[in-house]
Amino acid sequence: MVAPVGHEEIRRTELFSEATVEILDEVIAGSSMGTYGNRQCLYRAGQPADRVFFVLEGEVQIYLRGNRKHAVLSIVGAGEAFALSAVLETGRHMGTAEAVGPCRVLEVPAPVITGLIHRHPAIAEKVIHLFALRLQAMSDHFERIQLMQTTQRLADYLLGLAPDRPGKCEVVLPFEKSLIATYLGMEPESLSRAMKNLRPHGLTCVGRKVCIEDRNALESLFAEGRA
Amino acid sequence: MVAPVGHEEIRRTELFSEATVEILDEVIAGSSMGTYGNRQCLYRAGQPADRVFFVLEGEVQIYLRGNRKHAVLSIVGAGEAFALSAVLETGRHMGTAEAVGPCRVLEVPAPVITGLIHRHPAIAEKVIHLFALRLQAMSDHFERIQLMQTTQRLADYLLGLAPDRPGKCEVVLPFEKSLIATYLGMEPESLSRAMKNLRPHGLTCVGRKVCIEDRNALESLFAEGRA
DNA sequence: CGGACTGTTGACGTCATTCAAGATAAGTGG
DNA sequence: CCACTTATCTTGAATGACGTCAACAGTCCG
Repeated sequence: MVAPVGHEEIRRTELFSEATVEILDEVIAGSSMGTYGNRQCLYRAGQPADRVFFVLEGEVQIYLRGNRKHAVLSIVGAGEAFALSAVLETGRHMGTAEAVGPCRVLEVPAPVITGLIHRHPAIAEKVIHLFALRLQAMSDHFERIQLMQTTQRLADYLLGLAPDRPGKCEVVLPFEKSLIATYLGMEPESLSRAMKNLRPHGLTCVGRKVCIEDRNALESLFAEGRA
Repeated sequence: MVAPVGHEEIRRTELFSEATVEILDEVIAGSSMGTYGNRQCLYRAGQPADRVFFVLEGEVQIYLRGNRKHAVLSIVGAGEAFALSAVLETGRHMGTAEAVGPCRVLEVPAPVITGLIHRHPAIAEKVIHLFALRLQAMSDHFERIQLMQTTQRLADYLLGLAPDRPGKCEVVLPFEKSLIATYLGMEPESLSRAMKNLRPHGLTCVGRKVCIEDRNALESLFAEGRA
């Protein structure tokens, strides 16, 4: 059960970034490490949620399965936690977690986490903070998917990746396009077409490199206009 | 600033259901009451979020505005809180809150809430619990809207309203249909048609009364089938 | 050089929105 | 209480956006 992780590595997670040495020791003593390969499943919807995960390296996607589609709730990167709400609430996973490329995660059993929250107010406050952030993020995600159409969704996503200064800039897509497409609630084909629609607005895309000629040109799509 | 509310009334909210008398007094002393009429706006997206709301009577819808549509994030009923994540996180509302019919709400200023969370671990844990619930709810809502098509969405929603035993039952829609439609991410026209599509599956609707002949008949729509 | 994978493009179908009109219900004033 | 007005809901037909299917072009690796 002892995880071969150092204090510094756990400190790199949001939740434990300011934890005391005692807390870190407690986490390390009670947890285990997991390594997963690309497309490997960490858990499936409906299974009992008996531990919380912290991504140390790589990325994990959380998605819901429908009849034949699936909806990506979030793509979790290094430092972030997941499955926390399921552990604290229902005890059952509502989504499925799948590795996006090889990854390393810290797995903290439910009793350890609930103990920490209960005994350390600082941790409890961190959890609150973290949940508040996730609620905001879900809300944003929801807005994008329900209120925008495909081209606009992509533009919004790309603008989120790009630095906030005006003028030309280059962005590297963090995942393969088909994952981005699903994350944005569309088919890969639609992403492709959306990319094409943005070309007249000063966007070029070669492989995973995307070049934005001018932020404002893209942002102008949102004012009242159509793509 | 003193709210004309009794202890018992505040105890009816999720967050303060088990609060000590001291906490209740602190809340009452620091808060104010708000009464709003139908369609009245409590706050708009982008405004500073300087207080948390607790619905005592009536309902409030939280929605996001898009170019010309709007997406309902949730409909908050008596006992529930809203704007909490915005207060704790960004300090700005990301959604708009609008009364659905006349309602009474308790308005607790940000410093009061943050103070309570900071000084009372029991409150902090309640907040965590509440956020975990909301995350689950958002996830469900998301699933419905992204993964189901209109007829199925309505069926799912109605099944959620109906009691869990098999056989015939009658349900009264909690809101007007056009609000339910928006909540389910569709136009009122689509809701109407979806209702029609469910008729062959043993569903009748007169005004706001809905009669489900057999739960199983509706649930069978989800297995692999089509409406 | 082949084979598998990822991304692109076109033609077509489906589902939901949109627009317009009508029907039912609810609220208002005489 | 009834005529009248105003919401709310339903229905139909047309448009449009996205998904689906199928074929093809790059790209990555052995």
